[in-house]
Amino acid sequence: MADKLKLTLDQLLCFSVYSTGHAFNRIYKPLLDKVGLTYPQYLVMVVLWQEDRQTVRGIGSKLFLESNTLTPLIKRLETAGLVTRERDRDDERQVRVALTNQGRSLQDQAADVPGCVVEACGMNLDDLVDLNRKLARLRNALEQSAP
Amino acid sequence: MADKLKLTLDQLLCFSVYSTGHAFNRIYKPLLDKVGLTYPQYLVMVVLWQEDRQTVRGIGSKLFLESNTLTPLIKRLETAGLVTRERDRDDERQVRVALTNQGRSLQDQAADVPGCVVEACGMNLDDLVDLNRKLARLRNALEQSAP
DNA sequence: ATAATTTATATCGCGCACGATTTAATCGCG
DNA sequence: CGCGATTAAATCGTGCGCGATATAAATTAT
Repeated sequence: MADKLKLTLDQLLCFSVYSTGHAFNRIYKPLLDKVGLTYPQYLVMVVLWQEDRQTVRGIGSKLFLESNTLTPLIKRLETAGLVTRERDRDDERQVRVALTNQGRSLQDQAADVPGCVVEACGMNLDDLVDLNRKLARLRNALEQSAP
Repeated sequence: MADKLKLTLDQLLCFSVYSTGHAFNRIYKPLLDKVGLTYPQYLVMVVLWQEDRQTVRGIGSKLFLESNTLTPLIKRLETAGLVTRERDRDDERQVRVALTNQGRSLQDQAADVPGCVVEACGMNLDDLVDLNRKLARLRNALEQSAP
């Protein structure tokens, strides 16, 4: 009977995750504005900097996103001259995304971004790494649980 | 020189937060579909269940959102018959959002949602509470850091 | 009291997320 | 080999987030 009265925002882990995500976005915004990227676009670039010439599906599997989100986003990166998109010769269903020279050189221009963000977190590195690992575990459990 | 090679997605705390947020959304979706709410709409309802007749600004300060996001969202809740919106008599700038009977009764229909989500997390309650507290602290630090 | 400033909401445009559907290429099975 | 099933992208519609701007009410300063 008193159960329903106990539901507050602060108790919801999902809300902490949700609101922290927005807070990160607000930190990233001015940093990424300088290189002309949105946060999701930055993530795609990070994935490509890590390994060039990936398929849309491959990029999506790392970001937990699908082509309905990625196709328009990557087209914007293409328009910005950061990547190229071309059908895979061996499997014409797939589109391979490759960095341009401009896309590669952007990595240097954005090199200080992660450090700025870490600083804004105001935590020591060990706690940060620990939190990161716990969240990744939680995400995997939730993805597992979703059908 | 080897620094740039070390930037991987897994190391980015922001990405763990970002992807965990999406994962939560995927868990919530089928649960909230049953009561006809989106996740942000659910959060507004939680805030109103906690305290009825709040202003848009008041709701926003709890959710870290502003009127540009909330006004259309709350209008949808109004269209759904869950809340009413009316100008405050004492300060006509403010809009006060109040639950309808239908909006109040929705709390019972959604009463099992938090429990289902906690279960999907696959963590014991202590760890969950601890993670929640750490994230809230991080969010507050980030909000502090953003000008 | 009137003007300048601040505050609360609303509006608009853009870029995600994502469910649903479409199209085209590949695979698998008889 | 051929044909149904699967797979990869793309497209479309809806609802956030949010920067920028607008409008109107209240507050402050002069």
